[in-house]
Amino acid sequence: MSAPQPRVLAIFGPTASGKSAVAEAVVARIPAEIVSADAMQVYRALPLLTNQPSAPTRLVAIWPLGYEASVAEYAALAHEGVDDILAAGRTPIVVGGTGLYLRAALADFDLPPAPPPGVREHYERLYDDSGSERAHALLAERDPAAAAAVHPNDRRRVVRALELTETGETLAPPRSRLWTGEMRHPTLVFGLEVPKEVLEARIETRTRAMFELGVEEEVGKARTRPISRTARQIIGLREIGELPRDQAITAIARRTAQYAAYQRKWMRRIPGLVRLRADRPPAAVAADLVAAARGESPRRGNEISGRRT
RNA sequence: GGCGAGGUAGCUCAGUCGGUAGAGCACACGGCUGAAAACCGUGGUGUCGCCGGUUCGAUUCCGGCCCUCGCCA
Repeated sequence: MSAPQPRVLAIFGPTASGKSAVAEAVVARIPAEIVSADAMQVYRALPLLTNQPSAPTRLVAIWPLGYEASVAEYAALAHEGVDDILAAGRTPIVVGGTGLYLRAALADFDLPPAPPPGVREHYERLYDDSGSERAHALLAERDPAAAAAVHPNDRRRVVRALELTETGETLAPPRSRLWTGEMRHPTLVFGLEVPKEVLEARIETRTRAMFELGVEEEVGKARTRPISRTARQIIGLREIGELPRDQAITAIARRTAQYAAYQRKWMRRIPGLVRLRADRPPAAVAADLVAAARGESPRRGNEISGRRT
């Protein structure tokens, strides 16, 4: 009994787990192309801070810092990229640390539309002026299902749900696709696992290396131009701009480690994830990955576990 | 050595007019449908510096000691 041969491969894992290196090692073994699933590597001008890969990768550095990013826009580009690679007879490898972007690249979400101009601002004002409880009560009146799914304190989602009621959409569709295994193509998702202590040591090292390579200059230049609300979230932008060097390093390493913990949470939720131990050379991880993709069982040991999509 | 301030959660600190304590950050767990490196929810942190005294009861009051910081020698 053989599982269907996956047409698309995906690699997920926390920051510094070696996703890019493994992906590159896979490309060296099979005809493949890499597509990034990273909400911050989409920006130009900060290759060091966002740790952009050196190997050719789609959807990296595609937008200026002033551009406001969105999952839906990214998803359309990712789908196009994946289909393109498939059409050329190669294997798309979707690699990234942004869980939502990875899912968006692999599945069809049918995300509800952006709000008409001014509508979001209207409801943000309403939320701030009349208070979270009143805003939530209004939502409960217009869209009980959405209200049940959103906490009153979650300003962003209460506002989003309210603006969707304007056009008859809802934030709480009948069935969630976010956590299901439904993919656009037969896909195998790998999760790179590195022991927490090892990962944190790597993050610390990487952060220091970033400074030695000149992130401060990079950030200094970037901060003279407009930066969108979404780009502003990049870890390190504020820290480097506002703190003395040693404090910035500590703060960035801590925030990055927190982000890594958040990514682990995502990893637990991805259906059908195949776990690969990644505290070993990328080439070795890539070898196991390719073998698993071909449906071969790994040579003894439990480098690989999990089930297939 | 003298004077002053202070030692309470992993960190920074609040507090208890005497009834064994609490915020923020950190941490853990959960959620998430056009901001996701974002956003929201839940949770425990503990010889209250040490030894003794007063008291039914001391982290709180008293005495001694230890340690830290500042000023003066």
